[in-house]
Amino acid sequence: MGYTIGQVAEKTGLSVHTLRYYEKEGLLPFIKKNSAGLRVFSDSDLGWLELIECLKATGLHLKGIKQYIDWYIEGDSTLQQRLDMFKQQKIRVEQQMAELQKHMNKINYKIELYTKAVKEGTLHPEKETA
Amino acid sequence: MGYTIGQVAEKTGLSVHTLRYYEKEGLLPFIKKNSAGLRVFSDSDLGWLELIECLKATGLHLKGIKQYIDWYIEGDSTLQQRLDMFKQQKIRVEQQMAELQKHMNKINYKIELYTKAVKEGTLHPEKETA
DNA sequence: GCTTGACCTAGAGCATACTCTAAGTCTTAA
DNA sequence: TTAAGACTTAGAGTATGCTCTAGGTCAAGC
Repeated sequence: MGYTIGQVAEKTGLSVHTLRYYEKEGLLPFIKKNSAGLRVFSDSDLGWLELIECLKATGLHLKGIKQYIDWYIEGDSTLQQRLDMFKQQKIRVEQQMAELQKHMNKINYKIELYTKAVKEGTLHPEKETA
Repeated sequence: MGYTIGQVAEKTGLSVHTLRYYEKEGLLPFIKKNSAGLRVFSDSDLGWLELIECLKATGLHLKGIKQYIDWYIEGDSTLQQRLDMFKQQKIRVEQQMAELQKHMNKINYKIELYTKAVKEGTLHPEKETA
C-alpha cells in the first residue's frame, strides 16, 4: 500500500512518462507526494488507472475521462451525469461488440478463402465486395 | 459502377480528404482516373474500402494494411503471408472481444452502483478497485 | 565522499491519421 | 460567357496521446 511510479509502471504496463502525463492532465488527482516530492500511488490509485483503461479502451478520450473525474470530485450533485455517462458507454460497447462480430465474420471468410488458395497455390478471382 | 470521390465519401462516411490520403498512402492502388484526371471508383474499390475499414477497426495501422495490399499486388507468392495476417488478426479480434466483455462487466457494475446512488441521492464510499 | 539509479519538472519532439488550404482545371447550367 | 460547384495536386496544419530530453534532487551502497 504505497507504490513508486516505477512500480506502478511495471504493474500496469504504462510508462512512467504516461503516468506523469495522466496526472498532468488531471486524470489522477488523488495521488499523494511524500516529503521528498516523490509520488506515492495507493491501491485506490491503481483502481483509478484500471477505470481509466476501461474508459479509454471503450472509446472515451482522455478529455472525456477527465470530465468524469471532475464530476466525481464535484460530488453527489453530478451523480446523474456520471450514471448517464456509463449508460452511454454501455451503448458504445454494445455497438463495438456488434461491429467486432461483423469484422470477425469477414476475417473468417478471408481465412477460408486464403486457406484454400494456399492449398491450391493460387487465389481465384474474388469479388472484393464479399 | 463508376463513382466520383464525392459519391464514395457519401457512401462510406469517409471525407474526400481521407479518400485521397488513403490513395496517396498506397491503400487504393486500383482506382482509375478518367481523361480529365478525375478518380473513378468501382464497386471493387468500395470493397477494398470495406476491407480497409475492417482491418483498421480491428487494430491494424494503415502501414499494416498497406503491407497486405502490397502482398496482394505481388500475387500468389504471398498467399501464405496474407493467410497468416488474417489468422493473426483473428486472434486480435478474439482478444478484443474478451477485453470488451471485461469492460462491459465493469461498466454494468458502475451503472448498478450509480443507479442506486442516484436513487439515494448519494454515492456510498466505493473501493475503486472493484 | 562519490557514484548509481530512481525520482522530479518543464517543455520539446514524435507518430498516426487525418483535415484543411491554395491555386488551378473542368463541366454544366443560366 | 460566366459563375457555380465538384474535382485536381502539393503541401501545410491539427488533434490525440504519448515519448523523450535536459537539468536537477535525493537516498543508498562502495
